[in-house]
Amino acid sequence: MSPHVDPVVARDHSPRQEQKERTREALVTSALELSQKFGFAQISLRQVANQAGVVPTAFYRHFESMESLGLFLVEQSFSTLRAMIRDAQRDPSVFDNIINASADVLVEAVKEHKAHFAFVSRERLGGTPAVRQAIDHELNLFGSELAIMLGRLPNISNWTIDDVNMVARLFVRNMVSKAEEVVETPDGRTDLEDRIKDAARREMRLIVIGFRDWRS
Amino acid sequence: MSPHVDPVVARDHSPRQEQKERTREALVTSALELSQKFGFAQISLRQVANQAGVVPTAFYRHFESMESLGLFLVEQSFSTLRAMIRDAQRDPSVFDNIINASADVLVEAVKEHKAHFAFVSRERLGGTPAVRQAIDHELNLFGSELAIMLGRLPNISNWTIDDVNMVARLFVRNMVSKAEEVVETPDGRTDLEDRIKDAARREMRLIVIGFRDWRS
DNA sequence: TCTGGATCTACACACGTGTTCACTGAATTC
DNA sequence: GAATTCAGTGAACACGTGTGTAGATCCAGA
Repeated sequence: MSPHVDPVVARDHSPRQEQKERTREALVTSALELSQKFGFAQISLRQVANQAGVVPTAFYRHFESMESLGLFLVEQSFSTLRAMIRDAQRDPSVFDNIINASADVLVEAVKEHKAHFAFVSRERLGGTPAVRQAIDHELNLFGSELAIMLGRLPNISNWTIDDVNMVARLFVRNMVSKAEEVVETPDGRTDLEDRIKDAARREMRLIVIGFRDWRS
Repeated sequence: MSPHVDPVVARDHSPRQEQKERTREALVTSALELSQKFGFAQISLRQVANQAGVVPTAFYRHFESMESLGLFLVEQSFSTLRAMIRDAQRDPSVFDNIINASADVLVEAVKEHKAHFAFVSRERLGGTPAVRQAIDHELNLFGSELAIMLGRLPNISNWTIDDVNMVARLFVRNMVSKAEEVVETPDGRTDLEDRIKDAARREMRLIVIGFRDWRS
């Protein structure tokens, strides 16, 4: 049963693969850092390679082009977001007070993966067409997942699908907007972060309260 | 009283000034068109000059650099927005139903100045630092003006300043978001525009209704 | 009608870019 | 231990870039 195992997968702890993985990560990290300063669309393959301590041509051993690096960054960014929502679904306290919890979760997640969120919020509209489209796709996916999650809540389980979807979209937009704000706050200003959390909570309450009234 | 008049201002209909103004406008238009395709931060001085039918070095007769062109575009974009809000304030029907009116006004304004709004929404986060800062400043200004306008409405004249400012900020963010959506809809799809208008109205009602409940 | 100054042109330079190619040397396989 | 694989190297290329300088063209005011 062993000779048919893919060697790349089977031996991904060999020194060779480890080294490769390390420089690949260096490229990704460098790209994120440079993106934060100048925006991904303005940085060059050579800049990324230099910052990663590698010659430009070595870049091609890991990514076909800058565009494919950009798409990888999109995927990586949203995979952390998906993990976040998956964890939140497991936590029973989230169901008790989804608004307070999601504000906390969001702000903490953004702080922890600041570079990724900065990348997404910046390239969502400012990036190259391929990257923008990828982000748009992921955001729609996230909205759908959120809608399913919301639909399971007892107090809105009798809403129409359209209503749930609209609330989900409003929440996603709110989260995008708040994530942008958190990204732009300097590190260590927990006071500002708390204020953003408060605003997020109030606005989400606004949305659900308004919706309740709207439907009546 | 005549010899001391600034000749540039006094003779701005001379053939010389007319020609200059024409090529300047060509540069601005070209920059907007190219921005819409690739984003302002990715386009070059030479591309703009070529599209305007002018040699690259002639660019410097009109703008010091691409950055100053960018700042000019920001200013120009927001001047149309300011004109919009000024007109709206004069119209008495706006006070009767500010929500319906502002949704219409916004969508129409975006449609009419699509290139400018596309520029702003794209460069707000994706652009160079100088351009981003300029846009941020203008948006804050717009929020303040809107807060003043809202504060004059009879039914919220007894709100606290903080509350009015928060609603104004929510409205601005909503408008930015809706403007982004309108910019991304293809021309002629009035059905989609109407849907955006509806969503904008509903969300603004959401905000004010939620706020009323929130304060009680 | 002439002259000064402006708008614009033509050419040139140094530089950073993406991508190619043959290569090296260490890890991996046989 | 020999052969092979392959991440990373370094030189080279064609190209687009911002900007400097010198000169052409043409309108303005005397």
